[in-house]
Amino acid sequence: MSQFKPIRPSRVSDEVVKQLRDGILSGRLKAGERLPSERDLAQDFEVSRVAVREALRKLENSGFICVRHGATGGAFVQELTFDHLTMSFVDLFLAERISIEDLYQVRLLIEPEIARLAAQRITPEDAGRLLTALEEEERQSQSMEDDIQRKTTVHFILAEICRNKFFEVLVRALMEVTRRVVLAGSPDFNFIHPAGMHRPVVEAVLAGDAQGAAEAMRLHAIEFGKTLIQREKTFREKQSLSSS
Amino acid sequence: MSQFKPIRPSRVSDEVVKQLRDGILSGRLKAGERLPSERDLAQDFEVSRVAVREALRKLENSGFICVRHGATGGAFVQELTFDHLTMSFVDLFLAERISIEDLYQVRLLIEPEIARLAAQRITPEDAGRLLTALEEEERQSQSMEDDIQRKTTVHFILAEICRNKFFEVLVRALMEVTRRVVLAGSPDFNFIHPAGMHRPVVEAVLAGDAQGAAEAMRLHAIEFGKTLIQREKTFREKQSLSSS
DNA sequence: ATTGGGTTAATGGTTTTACCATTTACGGAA
DNA sequence: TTCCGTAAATGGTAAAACCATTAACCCAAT
Repeated sequence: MSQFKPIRPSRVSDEVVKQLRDGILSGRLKAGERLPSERDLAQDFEVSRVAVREALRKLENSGFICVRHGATGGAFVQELTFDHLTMSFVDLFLAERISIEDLYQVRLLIEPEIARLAAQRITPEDAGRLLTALEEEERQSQSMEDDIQRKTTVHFILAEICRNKFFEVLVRALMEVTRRVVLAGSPDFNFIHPAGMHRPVVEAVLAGDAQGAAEAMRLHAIEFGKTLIQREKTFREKQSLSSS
Repeated sequence: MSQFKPIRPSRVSDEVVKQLRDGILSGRLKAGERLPSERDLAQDFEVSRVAVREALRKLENSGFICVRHGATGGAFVQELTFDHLTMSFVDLFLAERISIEDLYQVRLLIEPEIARLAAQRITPEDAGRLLTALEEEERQSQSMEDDIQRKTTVHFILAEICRNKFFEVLVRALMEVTRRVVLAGSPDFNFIHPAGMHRPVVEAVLAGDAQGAAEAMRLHAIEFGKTLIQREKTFREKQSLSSS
């Protein structure tokens, strides 16, 4: 083993990224704050505007900032959301590094647990939101996009009731992949995921019946999961077709 | 509701990103292939080199390409790894959007399940790797970095044995956050995670005892988890200190 | 034959300058 | 008051020039 470490020449823009990122993560730059203009940043860092812009693109891509055009524009620090993690996950799915079967297995593990926790931790306020969402999803929908949106809401709310952000982000990722697969292949979403499918789960949660909620969710996950696995093949075919 | 949708002026670089990304995800651009040089890409897309470079920074940031300098350099398509998802996750933790407690709860759910599955699916070849890793981690380590590295390996291998990429990526994320917290606060990792801690788990897995493996892992996760939760406070303090 | 140095060519990295496009604010005219 | 034009700030794009890194090649000295 050599005593020396290889030297990797670094890019100026990466140093800019590093400093800005540190500032944001440390809280020195708070969400909502505006960074100096590109020209000013270039002066402060003593680099060219191009270097600053490349750095901003990276930070934008990671969800740390959003950039607006115009007189009151600039780069604004964002509260980090779960969206970018979700998108990374979708990328892995699209790149076929993760299959629906993988996803199904994980879902079968965590969703019943979420239902169980939700039943234990639900507050009256949560109960109201949950019921509203359930009623919403049982109404007639105008479009499939809309239908899917409503039927995923119950899952989101249950995850939120757990007060565990990790569960939330997992459910988001699961739902986003599911949404895409369904959207690509099903003429009638209400057929493969009929209205009312969540009712047993929600009722058990509202009743505070942890065991019952978990079991109801398990059954739901199994039922819907089987359908989804079948859809993956269709999805992959469409995927490769549309891109050739 | 208006019949029109708002128009968001788009950036040239984003269109470049889109086209290249589609090419990669569809498989038209395969891993290992080299994209045309920046100057050629600029000509092909009929945009400036700056726009191309901003696009490359984004793709680089998402893990789709890596860019090398020099005569045989250029942008090379990468096989999408779990690393970027892991980093997104670490960002969420550093931004305090996810706590160690959240993480602990999820870990307590999935790691026993991983042990269970591993016990059911293990092959002779897996058994060899697992044993080697166990022996490795029980040897004396030179540095803490090294020690942590070895003790996480068993977790990785168990996840791989499950043949479920989703579990793999979850374990990676969990371990990376754990690694950082431990690295920031513990003078002697072997004290809080003694060698041999994994032995009961590994032995149960090797014996094909699914139930026993799950239970052993549960105990391990509880024991180590408690320690880790205590360390979070120290970590957060150090974090805000080092950045002021 | 090996070593080391020099040259060349390809490519990414960086800077500078100029100009375009978008957005907001302001002020004057109808 | 409303409308419209103008100005100013800021991000977006482009072009040209040059620097830095890497690999490949040739060649002379050892």
